[in-house]
Amino acid sequence: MPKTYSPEAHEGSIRERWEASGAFHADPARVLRGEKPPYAILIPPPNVTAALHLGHALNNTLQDILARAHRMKGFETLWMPGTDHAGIATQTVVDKRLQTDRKPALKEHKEMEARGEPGRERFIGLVQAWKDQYEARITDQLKKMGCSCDWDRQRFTMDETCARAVREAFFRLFKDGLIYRGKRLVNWDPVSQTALADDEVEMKEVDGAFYYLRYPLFRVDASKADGLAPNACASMRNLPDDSYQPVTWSELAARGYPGADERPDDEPAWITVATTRPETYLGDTGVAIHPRDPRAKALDGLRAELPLVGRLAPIVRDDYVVLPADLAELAGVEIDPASEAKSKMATGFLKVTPAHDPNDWAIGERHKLEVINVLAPDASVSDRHGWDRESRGEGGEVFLELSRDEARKKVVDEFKARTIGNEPLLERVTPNKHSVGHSYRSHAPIEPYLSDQWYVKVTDDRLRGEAQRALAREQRSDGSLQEFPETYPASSHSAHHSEDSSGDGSMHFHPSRYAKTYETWHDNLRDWCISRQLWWGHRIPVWHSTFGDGIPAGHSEFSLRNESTRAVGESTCRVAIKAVCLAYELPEDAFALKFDYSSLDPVAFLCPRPGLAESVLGDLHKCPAELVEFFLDPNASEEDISLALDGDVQYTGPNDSRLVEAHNEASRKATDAFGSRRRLKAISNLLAVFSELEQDPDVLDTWFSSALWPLSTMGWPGEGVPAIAPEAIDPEEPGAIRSVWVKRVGSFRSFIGEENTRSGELIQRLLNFRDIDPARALKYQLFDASDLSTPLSDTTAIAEAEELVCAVGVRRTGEFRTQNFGVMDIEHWLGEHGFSRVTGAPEPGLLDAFNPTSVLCTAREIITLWVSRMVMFNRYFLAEGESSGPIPFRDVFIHAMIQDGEGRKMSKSLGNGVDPLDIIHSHGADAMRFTLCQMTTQTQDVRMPVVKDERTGKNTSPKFDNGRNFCNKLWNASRFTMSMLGGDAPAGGPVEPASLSLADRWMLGRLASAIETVDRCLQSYEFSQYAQTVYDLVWRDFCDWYLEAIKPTIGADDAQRAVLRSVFDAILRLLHPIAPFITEAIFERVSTLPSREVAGLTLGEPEVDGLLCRAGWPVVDASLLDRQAAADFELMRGIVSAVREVRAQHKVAPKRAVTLHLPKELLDTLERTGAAALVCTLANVGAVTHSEPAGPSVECLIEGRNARLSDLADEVDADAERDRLHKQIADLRKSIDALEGRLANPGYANKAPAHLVQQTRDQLDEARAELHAAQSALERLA
RNA sequence: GGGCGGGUAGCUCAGUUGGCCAGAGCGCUCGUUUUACACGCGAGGGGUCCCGGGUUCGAGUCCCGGCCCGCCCA
Repeated sequence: MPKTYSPEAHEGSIRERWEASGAFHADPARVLRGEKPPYAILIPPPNVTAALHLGHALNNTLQDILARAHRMKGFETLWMPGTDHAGIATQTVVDKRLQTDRKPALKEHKEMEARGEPGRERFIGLVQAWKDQYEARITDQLKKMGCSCDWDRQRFTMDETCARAVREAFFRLFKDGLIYRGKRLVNWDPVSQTALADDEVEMKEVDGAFYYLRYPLFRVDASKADGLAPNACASMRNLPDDSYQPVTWSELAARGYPGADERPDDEPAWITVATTRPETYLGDTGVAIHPRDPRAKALDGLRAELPLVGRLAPIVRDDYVVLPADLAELAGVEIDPASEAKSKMATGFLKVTPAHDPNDWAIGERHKLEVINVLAPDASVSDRHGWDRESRGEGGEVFLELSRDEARKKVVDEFKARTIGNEPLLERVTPNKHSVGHSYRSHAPIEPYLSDQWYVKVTDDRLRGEAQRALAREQRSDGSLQEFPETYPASSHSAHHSEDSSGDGSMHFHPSRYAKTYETWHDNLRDWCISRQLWWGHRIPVWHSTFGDGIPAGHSEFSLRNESTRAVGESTCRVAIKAVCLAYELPEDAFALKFDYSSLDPVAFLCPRPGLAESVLGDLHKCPAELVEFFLDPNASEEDISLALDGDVQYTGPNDSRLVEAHNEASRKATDAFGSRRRLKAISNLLAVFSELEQDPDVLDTWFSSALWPLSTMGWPGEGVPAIAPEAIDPEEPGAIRSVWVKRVGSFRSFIGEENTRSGELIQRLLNFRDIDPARALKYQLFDASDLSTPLSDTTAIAEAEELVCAVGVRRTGEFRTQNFGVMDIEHWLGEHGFSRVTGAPEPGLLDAFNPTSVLCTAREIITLWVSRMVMFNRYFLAEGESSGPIPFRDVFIHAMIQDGEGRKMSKSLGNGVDPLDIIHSHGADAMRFTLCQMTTQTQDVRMPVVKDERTGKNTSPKFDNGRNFCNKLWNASRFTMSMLGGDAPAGGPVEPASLSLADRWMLGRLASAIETVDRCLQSYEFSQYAQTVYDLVWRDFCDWYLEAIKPTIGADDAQRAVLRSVFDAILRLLHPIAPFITEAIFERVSTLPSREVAGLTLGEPEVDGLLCRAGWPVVDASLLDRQAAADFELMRGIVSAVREVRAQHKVAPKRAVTLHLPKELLDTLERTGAAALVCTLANVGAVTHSEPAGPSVECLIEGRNARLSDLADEVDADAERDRLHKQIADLRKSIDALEGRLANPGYANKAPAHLVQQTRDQLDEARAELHAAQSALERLA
């Protein structure tokens, strides 16, 4: 064995042994049969946006420590790995990369899509390629770190299994009324052009200003302004000229407006609004005033003119308006402290822009104000998104196409340039700092933007309530306990899940302070906007159509603008859906329906039940539009429908020979295409109603699929999938087939043709796999085409086939490995290209065995984004009847965030990031893991000084030297141990500790104590304490003292060799979770050494291939904690330290053996316990005696007694000795003073515990004795 | 504005219900190539535990009030 441990020499081969052995593969059956308790961790799936950073390394190291420790402790351990598609982040990264490379980017693909080319599909393909690359890289990184994930079960949030969970979840929430569509103000990112959830918005302080704008006042004569509703916002050019008049100050004064009489009588009056966003005035539809504002009454019925755009906005009264400080006092209105600052800036008049401000939106709702959106999706001023010619007037034209900033400037300029009376419309501008929401992704200011979005009603008690109740009672606040009392406490909830930790009050945060973050977040929760205007993600599984377009020509009398016909339209939809369900033998609720009447054309939304109805929609999509000319009578009963479906297809439409002809033609074509007249009828009925059935173009928020992670990775939902068991397909190799996928294609040639290049590539790659030299032991292959049981043998025949069902089986057969093309890739490709997975749900037992999981390890920023949503979804979807569902994890461990030495976040832009792979290369994976674990204390941040390695130019940190040094120490300890333990197998039964030497008994005691501490630390997630404990055990106890102590005796003492062997073995086991590679490598050698048991120390045999990672966790009997041995050893150590100190101060040559003179009784004790020999070994003492020194000697204080050292040198250095004694005397006097002072305090003697007082007295006695000895030594020296 | 975390040796951090004369690693000083290890061994120096009050026989630790730094939320 080389003198220095070199990680790269071992890590690769150890990893291969692990992978080949399947040691990390969990078997749910063992849990369900009750053979082993479960332990499960779900990886927080890293984004495929980029490679892993040091924070990931920390996160996954901690998970791996827990997983490995529990695996060794006999738990059936599942660590589920996977990655997250990270919608907006990945799409943005890929888009930017394409732009940098000057390739067609998102914008160009959007243009393609607009031209009718497959831009969306191609762009997704590019993102897909990125994902493939980074998923492989991330997986590789995790493996290099040593992560003991169950790699066979690796998931991706967009793979078919997860996608099915997403569709199922969406369907259920949709059906249960917990998903709705709303026209709302969303957080709009004008750069990414998508809506964002509340928590994706970052608030930033910006330098802005309050702009004071003057709006002229007008009086409108309602009798002349035909039909103008009181709160409508009239455009002046649509009103008769004589219907409105400017209001003068004198008129206002007459109405009792305070201060109006100080203004010039005949001049037009105005009011002033204050705003930070003047450009939004274009969309104002009202002006609000506080009901108790003294000016309010005088303004009754008046209107404010919006200059340039020429609209007359109603003045409404609303409590929300903050009164200026002076008026508030006058009106006796209390201003709450939160509004105080505002009150100083306020004028009392609030411009109301419902389309561009959330508060204004609320005011608009209360007063039924119009909503006028003035911006395009890119946040430029536009008259094509609500702000039409009428709303903008002639004057508004000048603002068109300006950005928000430009528009602001322009508005200010225009107001400045215009006057009312002699005053400019712009009253003043006051600089003001205020916080503005910015996109966490593009960093552009968020625009509150009116649009149609999908929401999850998380404020519903079935979601938020369950999340609140999940929290452990002792971690909840009184308020929350009152508002959301536990309904099914954990203890009484054990029907379905064997653990009692599945009900209310069973989820614990570690450290517990984070429970508060979790709880308060729910207090302020708003409904969750889940639609994103992106392409990369789970497309929303909703198809929609306006009714109007769906009603065929003959029935145009159904005017959908008429309320009464809506019911007809709706019932037509329902009947048609029923017909489809009957035709396809689907359950009645295979589709969930919703209607939206908020727009001019009512819209029907159709959400198919996944797995069943989805395929029907696929069929419907393939049905050529010209086939559809028919519809079912909306009044038809269910009986009529079945009758019609059972009989021949009969034409029931208007009596028109052209239509009859078309029907017959369509009927024939459809029968050819689908082979069923029944089906055609249903299809045509459905399509007649939803003539332009379109899938929602948006995708779901990434967190929607993340929220399902505990369910989707475990195969939920398990039922309802057409099952073709892998066994049924290939009985020769049961279990080898991972999945089977089918797709109906026109012909193979067209399938692999140019139009489907990517699919074609896929098939080609699969074929290539099949044809690779069998000696390389293929891992995956295409195995079938038209017949599921026959291997694909003749590609030509397949290629020439006109039409076929293409079936692909993905199987595992052996050792073939590739970084870039894993089984996940194949499966993902298949899913993306229209293949359906036809295997059963993966391992139905998984969910039962491992959900609730044991712990979720993550960073605190994730508590709100992810943890809460997982809890809500797990509990909602696994609910049974009245009983709420289980929590997804019992513990949530929130670990620290790594910062650089200056306390800054590690980031690419700062260039202070550290790449885990660099550390693994330079220091080894174990060193990195050890250091990270060591740093993980209970605080929220840890700092890691970053330095640039001059040689490699890469960032690193001196912190990692700790870990490297530690590994090297262990390595050398093993070299020594190995060199001592060769030879024959020792004879005899278990070694009895009582019969052992002092050093052995002490070492076993230290081991026992360390095991106890480590167990406790792992239980309570005290990772740094775990690292510290094993560090001290290995370095301080085992290397510094034990190994040094046994050197003279180990060669001849069989029992001692047994102890060394067992202790070292136990140390490797204790250390394995934190440093898996080096311990596995050493274990491989150590386990071949002859061994003999030590009574009281249990070391279970490895379960798999002799691997340490599946060996038993060390268990010790309490009897090994030998207090007497500890005390005896401690005495010995004290003597050794004292001698070493004297030696160092007298500069005794290291090789020179000194003589130690001790009082007789002390010497007797040392000889009785065996400590005397140890003192000689460890302090290089040649002899210990009770005789007086013959030659020159020096004082050496031990336990307050005189001891002397002689033979230090040929001559004692009197000066050195005098210095030493002076210093010693000074130290002793200081401590005597302190101890005497403490005892002199009457309160101390009376009130402190007796044993402490006694301890203090003993210390004082000892110190006095030592002082006396030192003084006499000094005298003798003189 | 609210919540949370932190302020202990030159640096990075421990310090678990208040009870060793406050610890570790790195760095520093001195000694040391002794047969597992110089990525080592031995010895040493280094602290107003942010500041000010309070409770207590006793406070780095508990309470109150400040001052800095950081994070999250509004």
